[in-house]
Amino acid sequence: MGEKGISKAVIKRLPRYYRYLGELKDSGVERISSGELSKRMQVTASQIRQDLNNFGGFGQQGYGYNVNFLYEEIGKILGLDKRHNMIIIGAGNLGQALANYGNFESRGFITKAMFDQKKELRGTTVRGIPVYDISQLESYLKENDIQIAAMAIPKAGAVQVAQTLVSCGIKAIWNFAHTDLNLPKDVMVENVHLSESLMRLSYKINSCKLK
Amino acid sequence: MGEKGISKAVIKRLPRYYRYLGELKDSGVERISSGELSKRMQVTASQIRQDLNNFGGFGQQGYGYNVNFLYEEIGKILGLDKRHNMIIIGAGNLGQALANYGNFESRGFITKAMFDQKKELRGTTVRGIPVYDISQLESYLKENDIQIAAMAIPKAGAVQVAQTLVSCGIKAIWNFAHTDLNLPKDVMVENVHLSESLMRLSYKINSCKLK
DNA sequence: TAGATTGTTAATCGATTAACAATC
DNA sequence: TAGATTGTTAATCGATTAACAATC
Repeated sequence: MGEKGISKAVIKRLPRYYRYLGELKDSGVERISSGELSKRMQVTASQIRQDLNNFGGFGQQGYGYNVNFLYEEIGKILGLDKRHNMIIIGAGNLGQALANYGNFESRGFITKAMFDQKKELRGTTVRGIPVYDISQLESYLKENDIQIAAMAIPKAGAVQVAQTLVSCGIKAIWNFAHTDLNLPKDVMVENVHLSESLMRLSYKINSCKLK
Repeated sequence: MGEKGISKAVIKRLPRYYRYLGELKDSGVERISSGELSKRMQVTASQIRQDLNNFGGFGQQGYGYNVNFLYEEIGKILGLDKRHNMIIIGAGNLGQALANYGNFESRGFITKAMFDQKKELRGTTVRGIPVYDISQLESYLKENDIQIAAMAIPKAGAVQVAQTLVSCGIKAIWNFAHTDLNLPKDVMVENVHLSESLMRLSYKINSCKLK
């Protein structure tokens, strides 16, 4: 498996391919051509073939792609064949929303614990997941094998928490705090900046009216 | 204000500029050069100047950019000088998280109502925002001036709710459901697909290990 | 005036699309 | 074999970076 130098644009599209293939699979479709998939996904067939060929020849001339096989392969590329243990920092609404989202688990992302600074949340559970005090974060990480930390906390404490996570060996952070985390480059960060997303929608509304 | 044909890449970066300028403003910085900003934001100075010049000459040779002025101007480009009334479909954890997020209000996004299909939520409020039954959606939209609908519901009902929204004249949808909404192109959609974001993080973890 | 820094053009780089030979 | 559709190269398009004249 020697994929290297795959462009960000391609990676960004992979989960969407995965979603469409999953739906095709569920509706019993066995094979699909890049042309047919391109119609459904509203991208060019050329792009689909180019994207997939970054990782190997998954198709067959004259036939197309086997839906099940391609679904599994993209899953492997995305690392969904592996189990990932996750913790969530922040047990507010957003943290709870993430904890309650069962779909993650079916893709191998298992939420093992949550952390919050509010003393009154200590000892509670969300969908069976225990909520600990934030002061226990370091000792918890030392005793448990966690790969991913989701940060669903306000920006004020985010940079410091991120540093703690990194010092405890966490290599992947899913960041919902409205700030950039400048971390060592061996630490993977995926940002979800909701306010920026809302602003982009606002821009679209605004620029559309001008036409 | 004749901005047209602005590339998506530029628009995607605008909210980040806005965030950095807001922080500079709050910390009392009055002027900044593209070079200095480039260091802080980890992008090239060239890109900053190119991006800003899509909208007009906001800077001054030999001086740089006035932080306050630039902040205001980008705010106008993003439509943050206007008020946007918003509703949230789905009063689960995610819907509540959005409703509780006060920052949106300070940027002009006012959540006026929430809707859910669970009868027991009817009549409750979230941060003072009333939760109505989903059956009241159409009549509510006829009687109130709403610009944005956030959809924080599972994918099952999403396409149908989106159609209702559009038929009631909604032109901007902030979509958290894990599905694509194929709507008329005068309807603006901003997607937040959390599971795809998590998969990208997983990809990064996975591909990093291979090196 | 001298120094700094923009606005803008030109050069480079990367990503998308088109085309078609290979092949199932 | 004929038809279909991939894998892959070449052409196009767009976005980023570099360079520098304009100018504050």
